[in-house]
Amino acid sequence: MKRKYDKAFENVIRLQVMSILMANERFDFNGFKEMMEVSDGNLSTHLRTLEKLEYIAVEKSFVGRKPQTNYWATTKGRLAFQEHLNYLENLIKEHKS
Amino acid sequence: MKRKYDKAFENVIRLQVMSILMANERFDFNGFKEMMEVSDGNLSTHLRTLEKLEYIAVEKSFVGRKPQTNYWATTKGRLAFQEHLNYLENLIKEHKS
DNA sequence: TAATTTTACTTTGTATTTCAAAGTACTTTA
DNA sequence: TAAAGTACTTTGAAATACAAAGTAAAATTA
Repeated sequence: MKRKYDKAFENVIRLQVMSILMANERFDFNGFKEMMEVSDGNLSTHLRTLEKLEYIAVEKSFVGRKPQTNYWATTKGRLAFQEHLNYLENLIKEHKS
Repeated sequence: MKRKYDKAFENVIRLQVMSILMANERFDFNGFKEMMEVSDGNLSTHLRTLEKLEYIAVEKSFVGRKPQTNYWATTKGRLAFQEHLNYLENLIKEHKS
């Protein structure tokens, strides 16, 4: 079980985004907005940060006549997140024993 | 079991400091330095941040003829940290079930 | 014993990050 | 067709991070 602290997940928004994308195959911008208390601009920049790291991928399309931006977690992202959770899990475990 | 995400613990150094102070009644500046890979200045500022939040307290004294700065976790700090760990624990649990 | 180095930190300044407000490019409603 | 809404992106000021430089005393070396 590999453990690795990842700075990318030091922010709650990015932590939550990744958490949601682990449980949901795909999620769109508005979906995130509803799940979290976050301004549009803030959400957008954090999504872009994760995208630049290739932890998530994006697809833009139109639903009806409205734009929709969909996100999903990449394998790289899933691995990194899991390793980060392993780090945290271990840290927590130390405080239980 | 109260859960609460705390920005104060978004940084690894502060996370580790707090973790060490949960397990050890007291710890000094050099002790932290040995435990972590961190520059003196960096460590100093993070300790001060935790101090300003009243999550840790400080006592300066001399051991022999050398100055020694000792730190310990306050009740407020212990509570905040525990609640933060609870938040993380819950997040991790969601990914196991 | 004077000069140099080390110790135990703190302060400073630059770089990076954060996030709300403003902006964009439409679509929908009145 | 004007005004309001939607689905984002960009911008800029403020906060944060951290290495380098600074400080003050102690220990070592010459």
